[in-house]
Amino acid sequence: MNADSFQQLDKVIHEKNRMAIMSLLAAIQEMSFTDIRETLNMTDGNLITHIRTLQKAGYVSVSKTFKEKRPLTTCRLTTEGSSAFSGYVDLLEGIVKQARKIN
Amino acid sequence: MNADSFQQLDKVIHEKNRMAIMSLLAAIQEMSFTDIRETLNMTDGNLITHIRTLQKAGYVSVSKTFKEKRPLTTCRLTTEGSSAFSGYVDLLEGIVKQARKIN
DNA sequence: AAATATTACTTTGCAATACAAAGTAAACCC
DNA sequence: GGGTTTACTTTGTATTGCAAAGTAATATTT
Repeated sequence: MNADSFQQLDKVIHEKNRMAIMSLLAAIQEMSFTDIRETLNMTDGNLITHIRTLQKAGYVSVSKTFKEKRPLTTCRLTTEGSSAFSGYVDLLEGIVKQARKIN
Repeated sequence: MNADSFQQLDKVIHEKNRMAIMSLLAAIQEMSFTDIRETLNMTDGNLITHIRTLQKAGYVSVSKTFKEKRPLTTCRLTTEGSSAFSGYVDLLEGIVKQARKIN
């Protein structure tokens, strides 16, 4: 077992809600603030803080526009976010495989 | 993508250090406090708090004995901890597979 | 044998974070 | 034009991850 692979897990991605956000955005390119909130059943305040964390890490870009005269905040993965996520998933896969070897 | 599977991830296990501890104990039945500390390069204070969290959750049992006149704290997974861990790994596997489907 | 160091933890204090409740601002409805 | 809804943002708080300092027993050095 490689103990170091756990420490290598990206702290920004390794949080349930942010993992979910990253997975969503990896799957569908871009998504609005409200759609993410509905899809993941998150509160507004919680979501915005996670989005900002991902933004600060450079993993998600946020654009603010208007749709039918209402504000529309759209999120998408950056190139960096995309590769960080796939690196994270690689590590997870290794951890799962390791765990499967046992019993 | 199933958004709910992220929320289902066991909060107690879903922390890097505790994931590592659980993986270790799943692999080798039992391990001493100091061996876990060395293997995972953790500080004493950090390790004890994580062990206690796992203990409170009922996932790890701790026994205190003496070896060569020195205290020896030994940790092992409980049955509950073992099944919680495998449930957690199942979820992770699903998440990884999902992420792999994309690109 | 007194002083110092080491081992094996435990306790304490702090900084960071997750979260929801309350707040804001614009648009829509009656 | 007062109240409601939508789409966020700000603020307050409780929790948690972490290391530094503390404790207590044994071992070593002088």
